[in-house]
Amino acid sequence: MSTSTTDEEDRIDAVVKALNILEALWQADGAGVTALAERTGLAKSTVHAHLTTLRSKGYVVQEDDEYRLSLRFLSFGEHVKHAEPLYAASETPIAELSERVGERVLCSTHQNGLGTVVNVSEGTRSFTSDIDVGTHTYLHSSAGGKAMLAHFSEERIDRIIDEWGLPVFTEETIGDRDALVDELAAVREAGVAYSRGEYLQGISAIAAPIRDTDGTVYGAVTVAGPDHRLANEWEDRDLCTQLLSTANTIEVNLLFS
Amino acid sequence: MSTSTTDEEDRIDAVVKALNILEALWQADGAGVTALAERTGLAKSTVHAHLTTLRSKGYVVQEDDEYRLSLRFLSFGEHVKHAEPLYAASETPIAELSERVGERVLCSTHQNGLGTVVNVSEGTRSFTSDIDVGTHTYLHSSAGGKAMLAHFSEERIDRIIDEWGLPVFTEETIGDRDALVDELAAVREAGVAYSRGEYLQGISAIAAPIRDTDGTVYGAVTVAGPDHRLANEWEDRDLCTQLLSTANTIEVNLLFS
DNA sequence: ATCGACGTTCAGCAGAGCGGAACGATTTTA
DNA sequence: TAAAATCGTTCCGCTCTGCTGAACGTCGAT
Repeated sequence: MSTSTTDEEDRIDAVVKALNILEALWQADGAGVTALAERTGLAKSTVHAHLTTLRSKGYVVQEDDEYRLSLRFLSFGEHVKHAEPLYAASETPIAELSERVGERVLCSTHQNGLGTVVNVSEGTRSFTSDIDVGTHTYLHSSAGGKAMLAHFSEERIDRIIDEWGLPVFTEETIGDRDALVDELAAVREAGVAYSRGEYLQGISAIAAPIRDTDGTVYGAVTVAGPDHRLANEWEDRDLCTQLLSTANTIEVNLLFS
Repeated sequence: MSTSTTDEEDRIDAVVKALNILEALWQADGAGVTALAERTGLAKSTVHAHLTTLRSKGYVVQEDDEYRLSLRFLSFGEHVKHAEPLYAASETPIAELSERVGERVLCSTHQNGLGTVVNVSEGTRSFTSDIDVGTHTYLHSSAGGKAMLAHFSEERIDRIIDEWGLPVFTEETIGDRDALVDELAAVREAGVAYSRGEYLQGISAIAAPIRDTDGTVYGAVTVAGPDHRLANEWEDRDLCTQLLSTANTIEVNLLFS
């Protein structure tokens, strides 16, 4: 996932630099001053000053000759997770769905034109993947993202495309604006969105939007699994029905929170 | 929990200010510019500039006339959680223990002289509390913290007391250095640490340290519950045995990770 | 219609943050 | 064993950036 917006409205340089260092530290899973300086394009002394600051505030720890993100981020992470209504509302429903269909079920939402996975329930047949709670995704290249996008206004979709573009990940990824608009119309028609390897080769998914009565889009539920299993099953009306039922349950849960 | 160290080695002002704003935003669970300016003691325009920066980098979102932490922190949170070996190593053992004893079981570790809850497993009789994954705790005022402290060197204990002090939360909290040293000797003797309402009134806990063969302290397992249940049970050798067995299982798991 | 509270914008000055070079300490190569 | 490379850290001066206080525009409440 891209680590910085294309927006040049960044105002405070020092803060942007500190955040870039944190992001680099996150991607590298711990690193030394020199490595971070290369990765961020800053002078070693600058990186050092930032790391000292971050360490004294407890956001970074220094051990085994490298700096790492500290457990303080755990507080923030848990905080935003529980502050997100979808988290509690989806917990039980997606657990039931994943048990029933045996595949991995995800619940995601959107923020700043990107998707974020809020909750995951593993199925008995779950595959390994790097998609987990907290993972950011582009909205155009995943089933859940398309399920959400389909119910946005056209201007909003344009703004998102302007900001994030339509990066292509596999041969199946929709990289063209007009093709995407057509696809979204089909999604609205069908009520669910499909992805056959549009983000990860060999992985298919079906997703349903989670919406309010007034049309506000809160998120999406996604069932994901290997092509060969899901591609056969999604002809199956039953999977769609269960998926929509789960989405509806979450919608109802959201009303009482 | 205190939001800033007593250490005055902070180097980059702008970053410190940005972090203070994030912390204020976290504590307030979303707030406006004016409220944040009051809380942090900065000028409104300064807060605004920082929020603009943080928003453009995607760390903060603006909705319903207030700013909130964004879901980006979810990535960081999950990252540090999975990077912490204790998380995976404790998952199964504490689930089994909480099922057996019916109380809440926590696994915590230490960083910068503070404790952090890494994993929690609810028991059937779990009480509600504000202690959750990611919660920071002082080491002197909790069972888990004392279990860890007891196996630190005396100089290290002194350094921690110097940095964080011995704040008193209830009538039972140990606020005196010498009393703490005596207590820690008793903990070493017993192999487990007790807390009877030393942090939260009415809540007792028993904890065992998680250590390496060379004595390195990785963390602690804690069983927590209401006074009236645990106070009776901890005479019971059986609870201690199960606790120590769980701690040992985690220690073994750590060796194979 | 008036007032108050809020988020936002503006401009100028003080001082803070940045980079380049140098320093010790440690490890790797010859 | 000595030399050379690499790393983290420190220092210093210059430029430019971040900070503040005041002013502006907008919304809601009175």
